[in-house]
Amino acid sequence: MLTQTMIHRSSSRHPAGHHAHPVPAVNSHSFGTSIELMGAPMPFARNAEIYGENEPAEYLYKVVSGSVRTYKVLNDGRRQIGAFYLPGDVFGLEVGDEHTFSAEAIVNSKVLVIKRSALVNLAARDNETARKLWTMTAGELQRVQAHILLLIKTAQERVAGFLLEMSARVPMGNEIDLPMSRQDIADYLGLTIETVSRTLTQLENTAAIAVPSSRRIVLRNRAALNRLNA
Amino acid sequence: MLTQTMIHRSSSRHPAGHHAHPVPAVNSHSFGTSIELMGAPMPFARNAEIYGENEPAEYLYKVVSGSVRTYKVLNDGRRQIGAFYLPGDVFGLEVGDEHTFSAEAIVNSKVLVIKRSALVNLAARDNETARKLWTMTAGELQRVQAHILLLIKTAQERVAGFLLEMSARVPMGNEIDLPMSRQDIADYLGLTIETVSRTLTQLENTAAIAVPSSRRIVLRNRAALNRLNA
DNA sequence: TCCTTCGATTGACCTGAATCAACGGCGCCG
DNA sequence: CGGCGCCGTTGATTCAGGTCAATCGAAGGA
Repeated sequence: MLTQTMIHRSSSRHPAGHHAHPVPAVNSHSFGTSIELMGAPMPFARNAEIYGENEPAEYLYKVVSGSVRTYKVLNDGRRQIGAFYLPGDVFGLEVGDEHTFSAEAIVNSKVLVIKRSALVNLAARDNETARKLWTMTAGELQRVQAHILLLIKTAQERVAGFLLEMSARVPMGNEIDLPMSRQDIADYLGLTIETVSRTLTQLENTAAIAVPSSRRIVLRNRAALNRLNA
Repeated sequence: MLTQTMIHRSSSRHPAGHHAHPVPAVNSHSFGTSIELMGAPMPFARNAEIYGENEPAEYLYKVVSGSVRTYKVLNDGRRQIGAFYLPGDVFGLEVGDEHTFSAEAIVNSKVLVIKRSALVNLAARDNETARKLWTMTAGELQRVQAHILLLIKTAQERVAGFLLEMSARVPMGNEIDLPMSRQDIADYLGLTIETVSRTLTQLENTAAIAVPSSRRIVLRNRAALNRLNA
């Protein structure tokens, strides 16, 4: 059926080799306040794998700059993108001990790498941290539930919903600078690149958006987009 | 696009009026061991609403007998079922203070009603409980992620996946007794009743399943179904 | 500067699932 | 026992989005 991306594994695994203990032990009294202080920022090149599905979930991650996609590849090659993560977002947090998705940098990115065991141990003592972990997982849950609602809609509705979601996450008014390709968007929305492209031109023709360059999108008529967002 | 269920609100709200404090205070030293001991079992009639979207999430729930569906209705009437809950399953657990879905009994059911505040307070002291809450939310997350993977597939794959999922959750060998209607299945899978029905007869014709009566399904060839499950 | 490459767009056509519609089976109630 | 309503199935037709294919345009390399 859907072609979507048929294996596009140009990325080398572990380009920075962070599985060889990348976290240079932070001063331990920064614990308990903000988890951001617990990790080391680490660069990942465009399309570099950050972790793979089914690998042990030793670390969790926070985007400092750039952006990240998580995805699964079905055994016939179809790819489903689970989420996009933008600066400030945390990803890779698991309760079980394996990652359920793979993660790659979409563009050259800096990512904070945080040792999970440290956090989980801390949570056992500090219920502030415990609650934070729970809240983060619950936040993920809500995003995935919203994603499901997108996937039952028409192409127009999905694309409109996607644009509104992205715009809400980047507090830059009506202008969105998309880090991801059409293929990424298609695999996120369960559509093909062609349909995404066509839908964008449709929206452009109805003056709902403008597309000055392929990665830059201007929301001209939010009301119209919201109407589509049902 | 999809018709799906266009508002079918035959259920009366709060048939048992449990919002008027249904939990008859359990002996407090049962806390800390199993949360099951914290609530009162309460009957809900077929199609009765257990809670509504956006209502305050005062309680969480555990199915004792029967089964439950959670769902959202889009403003054009399309319904998306988020999950089915069978005996033993916990539902309605929120971190925020409102329910994000509505919940109804699919058939006459008994449901344990547990006060959320009690549990959350307990979690603040007992990190065993805290971890349990986190784990339950993470379990939900995994189920929803699996649900997403279903929604990007073909009709055959969705139905096969659904049958395998149900069969895994009811440890009754190859025979499944579905509590829900074709409409429920359709709204869960993002298909129409007609397509669900047709797909089932297709699977029957290829000897993958048997359908002795409309709510009872026998898995004749799991290998074939798994192949479809991609 | 030209050539190559890769992502994006556009067009023509096809197909899987939705839509519209009729009918069948079964349980419930009078 | 008969009629009615609900649920499910089946058939005919339509259409949104997928597939296949050609072209375009911007970015990098020689």
